Amino acid sequence: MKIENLCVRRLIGDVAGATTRGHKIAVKGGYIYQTFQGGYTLTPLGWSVVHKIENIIREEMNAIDGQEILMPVVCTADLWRETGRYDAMSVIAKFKGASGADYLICPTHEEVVTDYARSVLTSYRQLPFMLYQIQTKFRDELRVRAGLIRTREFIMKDAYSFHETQEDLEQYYQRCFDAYYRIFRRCGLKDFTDVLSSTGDMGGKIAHEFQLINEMGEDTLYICDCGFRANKELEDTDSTKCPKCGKELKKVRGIEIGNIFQLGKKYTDSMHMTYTAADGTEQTPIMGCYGIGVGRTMAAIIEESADDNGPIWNMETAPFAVEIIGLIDKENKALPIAEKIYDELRRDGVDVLLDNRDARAGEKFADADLIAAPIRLIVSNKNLDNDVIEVKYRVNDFDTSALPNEFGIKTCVSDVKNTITKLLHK
RNA sequence: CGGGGCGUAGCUCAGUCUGGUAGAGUGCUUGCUUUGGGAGCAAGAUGUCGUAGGUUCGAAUCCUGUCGCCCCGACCA
Repeated sequence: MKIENLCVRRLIGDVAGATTRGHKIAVKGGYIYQTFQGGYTLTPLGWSVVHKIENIIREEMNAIDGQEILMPVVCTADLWRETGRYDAMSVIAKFKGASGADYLICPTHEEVVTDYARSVLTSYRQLPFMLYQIQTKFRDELRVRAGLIRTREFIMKDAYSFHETQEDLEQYYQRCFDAYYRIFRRCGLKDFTDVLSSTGDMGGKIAHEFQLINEMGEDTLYICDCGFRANKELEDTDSTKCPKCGKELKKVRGIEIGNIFQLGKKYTDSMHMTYTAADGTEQTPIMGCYGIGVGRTMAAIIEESADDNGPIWNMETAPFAVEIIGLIDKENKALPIAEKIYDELRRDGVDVLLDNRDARAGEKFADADLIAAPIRLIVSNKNLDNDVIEVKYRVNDFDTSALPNEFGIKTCVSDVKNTITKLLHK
């Protein structure tokens, strides 16, 4: 992609209406565009990051035997009346179809997935299994906040597992728990943790949230040295003492990026999902569900990892792996070489952005900081005289001190590819 | 849904109190100079002042309705 053709508007100066650092940067860098209150368009840049986060999630969900599906965004009310949530859940957006049918935009998919799973399940031999999707949800929240931190429409990875026994659910719950740590680490998040949480509208007994510890967060967390960690929602007492060890609890703010629930039989019971067990009796499976806010995860990354000039991605999440900046010179030496390296990298399938604009260096550097490709190649007259391409790194959570700060002109393409590999395997 | 605030050029805003027919900065276009952290000079384009109605000789400005957006609260991933 050439930067002039990248359909993204970056802003200079203040962003009206944005209050948190992450929100300002996301708008200033042109990652998100507000279409309406609580609804954002993900720009080519923002969508690229989201897509990369989604792929990390896919890999880790598949690694714990998840099976990806796609369910409808909209649903008729009948399924939701089976569980009683059509009338019980406050955030559901409802509408009437042309025929007068009651529809809703799904705020979550327990009913829909259970309907599918019950159509498949007949025998205990099929258990356990986990189904997941990455899809848009809509919750008609009373209030939105801070860009992608709290929206009405949002992309969520939602996963649902079905089990014969509570022990099997607990074992799988732990696998998913561990997968979440891998996902968030790969996304470049650093200061995150799990906390006990309330089960809210989902039901069930045990639930954990994954929270990025951050001042901008909406949630208050209680944390104790003994390992006890809980959302204030759950442990909402006047006491500031740890219920486990009695010591004083620490209070921090968090951004909720994921949550997992041991649902039990709330949905499988009310929706009459059954199978024949080994002993020939009819049984109801036990269910778990596992969510990640995908857009919110992007927002959380920016909130945590950014400097005054823009976001700092890692190689797994950056919208471009490489940005090539060609600097203007009188003899027009640098630009053609920048373009040539660009063509070669592109031919090799590298995610690369070229900035050969007729613009000053400062403007190009400032834009590069906002786009934040981990590898920045600077092609200039000055460097070409030494037969080198200058390299700058902008990487979250990676010590680049051992990496070269220049590549040879002849070896540039393979040097770039080697460096990408290094940045991916830290 | 309660409380507060705001809608004027692509963006950030002034002008509204005290009515007289549209501004600044920045961005954009063209030319020349410049070119390693958002350059300089010159010329140029850009608005039904959110919207509907009312008052008035005359409304961005006053009045009423309505829509949208921001912040705080309650609700929630």
